[in-house]
Amino acid sequence: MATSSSPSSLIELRLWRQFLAVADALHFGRAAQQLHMTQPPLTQAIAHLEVLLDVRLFDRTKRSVQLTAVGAALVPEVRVLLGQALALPRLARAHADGQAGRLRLAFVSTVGFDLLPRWVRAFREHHPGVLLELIEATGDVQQSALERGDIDAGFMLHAPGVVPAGLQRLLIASEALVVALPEQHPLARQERMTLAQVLTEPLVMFPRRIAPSLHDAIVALYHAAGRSPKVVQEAIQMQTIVNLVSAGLGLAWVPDSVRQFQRPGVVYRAIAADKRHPTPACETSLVWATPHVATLDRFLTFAPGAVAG
Amino acid sequence: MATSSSPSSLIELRLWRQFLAVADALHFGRAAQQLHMTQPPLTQAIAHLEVLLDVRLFDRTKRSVQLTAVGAALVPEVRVLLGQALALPRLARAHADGQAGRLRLAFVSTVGFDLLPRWVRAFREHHPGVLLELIEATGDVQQSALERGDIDAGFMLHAPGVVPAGLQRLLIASEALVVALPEQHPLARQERMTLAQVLTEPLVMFPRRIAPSLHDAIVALYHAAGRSPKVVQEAIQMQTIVNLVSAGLGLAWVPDSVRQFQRPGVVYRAIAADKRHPTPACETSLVWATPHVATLDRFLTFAPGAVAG
DNA sequence: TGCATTAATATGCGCTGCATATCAAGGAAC
DNA sequence: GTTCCTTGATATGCAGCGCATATTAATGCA
Repeated sequence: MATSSSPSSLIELRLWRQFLAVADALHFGRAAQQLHMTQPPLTQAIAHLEVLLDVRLFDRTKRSVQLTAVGAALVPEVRVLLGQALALPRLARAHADGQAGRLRLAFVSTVGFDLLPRWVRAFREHHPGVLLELIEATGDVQQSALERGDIDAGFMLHAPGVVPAGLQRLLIASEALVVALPEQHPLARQERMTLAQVLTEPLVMFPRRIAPSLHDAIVALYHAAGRSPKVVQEAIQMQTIVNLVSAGLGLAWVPDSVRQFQRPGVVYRAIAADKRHPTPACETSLVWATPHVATLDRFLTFAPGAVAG
Repeated sequence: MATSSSPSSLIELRLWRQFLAVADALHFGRAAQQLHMTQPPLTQAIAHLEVLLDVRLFDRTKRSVQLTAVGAALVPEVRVLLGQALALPRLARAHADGQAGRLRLAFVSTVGFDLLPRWVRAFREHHPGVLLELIEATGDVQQSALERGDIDAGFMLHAPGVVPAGLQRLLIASEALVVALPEQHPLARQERMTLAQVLTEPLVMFPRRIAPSLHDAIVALYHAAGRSPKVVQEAIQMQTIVNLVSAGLGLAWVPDSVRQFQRPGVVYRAIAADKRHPTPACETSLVWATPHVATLDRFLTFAPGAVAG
């Protein structure tokens, strides 16, 4: 009679919940009360469950109810099942709210030293349910990763006001570009210098793909003066670039914040702005594709004094 | 609008199963087909689920279906939930059939050496889902444990044909009682001896509570001959009794199978039956209260050549 | 021997989950 | 650009089922 349960065989949670209520109360009337229903349909429901399982779950005399051995064995299993079922809607909400889930963030080495660690620490503390993956990557890699959906957002350097097409961003920092000079360099003796003095010097620079818009902006500086940058060495990381300057290979344009990087043999000099040439500058932004994951929204609320872009 | 879900908040498995089907097929029509239903109610069911959760689970254009980030995050959790729900009926059946559950067996030391280990090994091999608890206990302890429901069955010694009141049993072995003698004892020189020769000798014996009916049967032997047993020492375990015999304290009545226990300084002698006195004997039975757990039925099918009692 | 308690049975109703029928929008082929 | 097919959404009606109300039967207690 119970051999036809092969197609369904999946017993609804309602029945299991009713089973647990009776198992807890060992009294159909009180169990029904706790379930906000009346006793007769509960009696029928348990009987139905017993038919589905082809197992007696309760020994009932007309006066009392006792769990059978099988029923007692099922109680803890059913409790687990119901617990998980109750957790699912909460889990869904947590994901929707960005309180749970994954956030894959890429970053260029420049932000990795100060800004990112503090931000990440605060975020982790408030959102322990979010799995935060941090990947160091250059600007070009970040951009294609964003397009493929391999990362959720990336910290990158770019020229002022330049937003990669189709992407949203939050402006994190806007700073001047300064010149890093070997200590021994003649220009290093001056506190202030003009753009024209710098443009003829040999240059240590990052490859264009690392931060295309910033690279283009710097090259444009030279072209506007009828010159071309004399790149004697390329390097990807800012730290490496500064080291190469220290070795005397040439000077380099670096974001103002790189000054924190005191390295023996290197001095930093700001370039005086004049009427034709404003001070060269760069921006750091957190960039993401649209639509974006909910965890990113939570992360954005932790932005330390960021300028909305 | 979805704030009123606090009382229910329990989402039925049917909805989760439909969710999984759509998540797997990414196609409402085919998912419905797999669920043996039509597409329109499935569309409504998913929409209903999204309202209950207050979360979008699928991005549906008019032509295609994609999981949202939240939906994708839920898929593995839902799979676990449904897996457990499907396992529950099987688990119930396994318990009902005695393929899963617990079996608490007590045993007297006599059966612990040969019969029980082989039986248990075979049972464990065929029923890995059953948790087998073995407890060594004397007959009196077993009987009260059976009455309290602390054990499911017990191996015990008793006089032939004596079934403890209200208990069922399976006769495992029926054997003669033989006399264990110190090697130096005058009687040890005879191969055969009569009951009368034995009854006056000092006796090493187990306390009555260990196996009341067997104790009583032995005492009755003496009383029938107008004598009383001269118990010089009591001991609980057969092994100890034999050791005490070896030490020369007296002789002892032991089951025939104890002969396996070859110990230096001890010889075993059968008692010749005569018309008035049949050969004294004892039985080993597996005894249980009724009703009993299903795992015991499985265990009984492994009885090696047992005589049904 | 009542009386209270409690599980089981009988019966009817309303909700909901499903099927059938249909629509609308987006791609693909020509 | 037009046509046709695919596919998800909407409309509507029905049937089964889960629940409530009413009642019964059996058990323990005073």
